[in-house]
Amino acid sequence: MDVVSPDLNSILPDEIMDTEAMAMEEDPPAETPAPSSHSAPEPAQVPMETEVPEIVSLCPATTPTQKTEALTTLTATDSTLCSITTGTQLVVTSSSSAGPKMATGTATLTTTQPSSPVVGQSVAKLSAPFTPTSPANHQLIINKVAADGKSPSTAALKQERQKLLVTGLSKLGQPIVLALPNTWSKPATSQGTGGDVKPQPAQFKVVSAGAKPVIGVQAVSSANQLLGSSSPLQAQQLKTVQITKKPPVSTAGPMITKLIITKALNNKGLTSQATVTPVVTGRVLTQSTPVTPPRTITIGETISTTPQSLSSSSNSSKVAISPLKSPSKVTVAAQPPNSPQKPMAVPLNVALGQQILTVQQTTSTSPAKAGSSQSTAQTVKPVQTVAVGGVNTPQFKTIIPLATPPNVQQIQVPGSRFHYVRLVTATTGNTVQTANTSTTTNPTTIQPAKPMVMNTAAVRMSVPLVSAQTVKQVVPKPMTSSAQVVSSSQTQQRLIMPAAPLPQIQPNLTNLPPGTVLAPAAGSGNMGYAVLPAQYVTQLQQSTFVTLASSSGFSTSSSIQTQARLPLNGLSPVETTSRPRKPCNCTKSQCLKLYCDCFANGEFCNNCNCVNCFNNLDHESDRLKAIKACLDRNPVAFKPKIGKGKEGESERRHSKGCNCKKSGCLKNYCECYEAKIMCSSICKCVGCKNFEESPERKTLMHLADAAEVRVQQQTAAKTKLSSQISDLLTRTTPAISSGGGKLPYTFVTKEVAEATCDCLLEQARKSERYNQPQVMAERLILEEFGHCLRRIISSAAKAKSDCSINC
DNA sequence: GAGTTTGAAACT
DNA sequence: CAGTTTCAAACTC
Repeated sequence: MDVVSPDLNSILPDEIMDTEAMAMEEDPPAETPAPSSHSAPEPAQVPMETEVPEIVSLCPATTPTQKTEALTTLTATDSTLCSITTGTQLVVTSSSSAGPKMATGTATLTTTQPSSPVVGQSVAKLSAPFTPTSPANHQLIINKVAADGKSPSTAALKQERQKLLVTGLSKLGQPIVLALPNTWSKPATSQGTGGDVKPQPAQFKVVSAGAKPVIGVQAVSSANQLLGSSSPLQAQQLKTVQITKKPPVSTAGPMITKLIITKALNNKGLTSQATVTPVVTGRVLTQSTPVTPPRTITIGETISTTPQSLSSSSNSSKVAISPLKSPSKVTVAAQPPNSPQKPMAVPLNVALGQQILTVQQTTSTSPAKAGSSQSTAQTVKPVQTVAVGGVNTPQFKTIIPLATPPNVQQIQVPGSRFHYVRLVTATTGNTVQTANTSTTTNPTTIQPAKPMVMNTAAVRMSVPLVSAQTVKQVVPKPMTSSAQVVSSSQTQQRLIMPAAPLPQIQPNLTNLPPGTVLAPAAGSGNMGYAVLPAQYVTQLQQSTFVTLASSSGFSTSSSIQTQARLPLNGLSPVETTSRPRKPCNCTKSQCLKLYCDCFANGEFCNNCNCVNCFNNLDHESDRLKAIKACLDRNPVAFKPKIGKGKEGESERRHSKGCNCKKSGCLKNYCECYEAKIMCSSICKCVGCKNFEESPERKTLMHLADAAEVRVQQQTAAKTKLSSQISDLLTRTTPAISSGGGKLPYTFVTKEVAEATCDCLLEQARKSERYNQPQVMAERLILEEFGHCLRRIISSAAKAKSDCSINC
């Protein structure tokens, strides 16, 4: 995961580099320098001022063809941008509140492979110099508009009519430099073609050298926010990703930097773009001082921004820091995607000022989650796409070319003309982000398959753009709203609630126990709804379907049907359902505290050994109160502690970190060890031995592996034996069933006996016919009987012999 | 299986 | 936020 081209790294502050290194640790493949597939020119071209220039790195390899004066550098590399379809304009506007002036610059992207509407790589160059002006608002807007659209402010389009318009300056007044990669591959197909875009994974990194720390990043979908991109085409709707840079409260100066990336799609069906709806906003975790450790940027809704996201791990106070623990390390929380696809979390590092903001992008979006109801098998494409848009504004399409191949992927749904944007933010702590979906439309039906993003322990934001055909609305309720459908992409939480506000106790809906479903509670009094653990719902679904009544008119059936088997704590649904949960033994907590694993996992106690258990439907009211109490103490109490990262368990992270003192984090007392993950910088453990290079840990791992191998071997042997026995029984069943005994006797069937008797009778008749004496007749009959027996025995022996060979 | 140890959760 | 208490699981014998 390369956020910034290696060259740029050299000019970055140490803090940034450190952070990046950290980030790379989490992403093994990223440890190598930025993918060099795209020849990346050198950093030398990036002007190094007294301060680190603001850099928006869209592609790893970039050569800012323009300008050295720029303090703000926009670097676009790689395939992500390539996803920009033909005839798109990119408008970048940077303004600073410090100055009233608005600088405008125009860059034209030229493509080497122009005409091919379908594919081909095109090289885009930034040919137009920026016109430095005084900063205004520090706002960067990258606007992509339809190819055929005419942008008043943009220069002539090239063959493919891709334009890059850059306006504005950095807060320091330096011009913005937008560097596009030499090889800017286009999407396989233009929008109109509807083909798949095959962008290479790209990373997006924004480095801001501004003196003011960045506080927030916002992704906003707003047509109004398009600056200078208004083209006649604009029947198109736009999706805008807005990154806002705000100064910390403590800092003087209202410096605000926004990065808005918008892309207008050619949607003929589009009637109006007037809709200005901030659909998704992103948060940026920032630090007040450049010296401080880098923070993680969380992209989410602005309204959902909480202090939590701003908090960083305080490692400095730790007595003992494990090797993995570095104060500057940015921990990327991982999420357990349960999609069939391999979860890929791609951290995007955005460095603003001297801070590095890490945005983790995951491709975990399952096709279904990607949102489109289109039946076509959605394939997650390795193209970084940042799409933010209202559900009701399917036409909006935003692509942020983020990307470094290994990390960033763009989600492309075949057959869908819309890009799906997934923004995942890695945070050092438990940053919890919720992305609220603000839609201007009235909710009618819930479309579970197109969840708005919901993040979990690993902050993740994914906002699939819903195609017009399939758009059903997502309830535009604020977090506090009583009625909303929240589906966490992987974390297991899906709530279905009535539109009518719940009286009295109303827990934080987004943080209820995993899989919790609100259903009409039989005995919950006026509460009206019972909080049902997903597992319980699953059980009920086996027999009696839980009635998830909703007066709101939501169509909940589909959601309900899918919610029951949501992953839990990083475990796949299969794991959660098949894994027999250990019965609890609570005695004093009434199983209504987080001490109780059942309760903590959002499950009802079942076959437990607990005493005075209230964790059941009979005490739903108490249970609901307890849930609320837990949520009051910790809003994310029921969220999975272990998030899954990109690949493998090693990528998983404990959202909170352990606090072990004596166990060395090598016993199950340690939550990290128990989860089979290594401790990270967010842990506060002392004498930690649960790190990568720990010999103790390796020893344990080897032992565990050996034990596991033995178990597997035993299991395999047992399986084989069982199979053989079963096969043998199958083979011998006919004989056994017919004869019911040892092989020779199994041949004495009724038919054989009758035949034998016939032979004996025939011999008797023959003797009678020849008037033989009775003695002789008896003798002959006995001899015939002997012959029959010999034949039977011979046949049996032969059959046994054959069986032995076959078996 | 009883007793001890441990660290998260809860509490102050 | 830090220190203490409570709690249940993990561990030991």
